[in-house]
Parts: sequence; C-alpha cells; structure tokens
Amino acid sequence: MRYWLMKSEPSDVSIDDLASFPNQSVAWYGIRNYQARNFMRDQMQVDDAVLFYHSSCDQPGIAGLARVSRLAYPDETQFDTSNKYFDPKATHETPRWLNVDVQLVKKTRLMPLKEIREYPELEHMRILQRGNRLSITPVDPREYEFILSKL
DNA sequence: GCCAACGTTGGC
DNA sequence: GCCAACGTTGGC
Repeated sequence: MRYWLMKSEPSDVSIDDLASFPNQSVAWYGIRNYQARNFMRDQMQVDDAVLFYHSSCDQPGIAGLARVSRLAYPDETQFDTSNKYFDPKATHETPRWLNVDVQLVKKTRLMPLKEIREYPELEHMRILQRGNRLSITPVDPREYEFILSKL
C-alpha cells in the first residue's frame, strides 16, 4: 500500500466533479510525463491512497482523499486525434501512455499550499521542492498520516 | 502575464 | 551522445 499526491486542474476535473461522476471515479488521463507514467505502471496498486490536489488555480492545495480503483491501462486520449492529449506516435498495439482510475473517498476542507509549507513535518514533500513539476508524486506514510490528522 | 525549472526534441 | 532550442508546468 502506497501513498500518492495527484495534481488536477479544477477547471478540468475538480473534487466536486469527481464526486458527481459515475462511481465517483475518473480515468486519470493526460499524463504525458514518463516518470509519472512509470509510477502508475510500476507502483500503483488498487487501494493505494491518493491526496487529490488542485493545481493551477486560485486556491492550490489538497482538496480531498481518493483511492486507486483500477490498475494502469492505456489512456484512450492518446488515440483520439481530436483530443489535446493525442499522441501521433502511440498505437493500440504499442500504447505509450497509461492511466489508472481514481475514486473519491471523501472531500475534505481545502488545505492550501501555503498551509502545507508551514508544517515542518511536511517540508520534504516533493511538491514543495524547488522546480518540482511532477503531477504524480509519492507521499511518505508519515506525511500522509500527518496531513490526515490536520484535515 | 511573468518566469524559473525542467523535460523533450532533433540536428550534429 | 551532446546540447541548444523550445515547450510546459504551476505558483505568484
């Protein structure tokens, strides 16, 4: 069992969007970074815990708890020429990009990025490091438990 | 809108 | 395999 932080732009999929979807679940499409893809492919298991993070928005921060509900499988958007995530080098025979499914566990209060920065217990989190851009990052179990205790 | 950081691309 | 150019991310 591992712990993850996954960034989503709320203008694309917010925590409330997730809550409104069938099964309160979504395919985590659009990951086009190999390191993030490899986390999904090689490490994510069903029931891994996810911190659902809102990025590129007015109030960046942790917005809820989720879980991995399906193992990695090919991301359909890579095959769709009309999709912004279309990848001409991907084929059904040799897909490049994968996604897991993520299911809502519970919406929480928003823990703003600013607050996350204030806790010495969380100072090593990947999202706080200079220049971090990865949209999927592993979270230490102690960090996860600490965050839970503050939500 | 700015800009630092960093990943990817492609010519050599 | 190097590396400059370019594109993207994401907080501010």
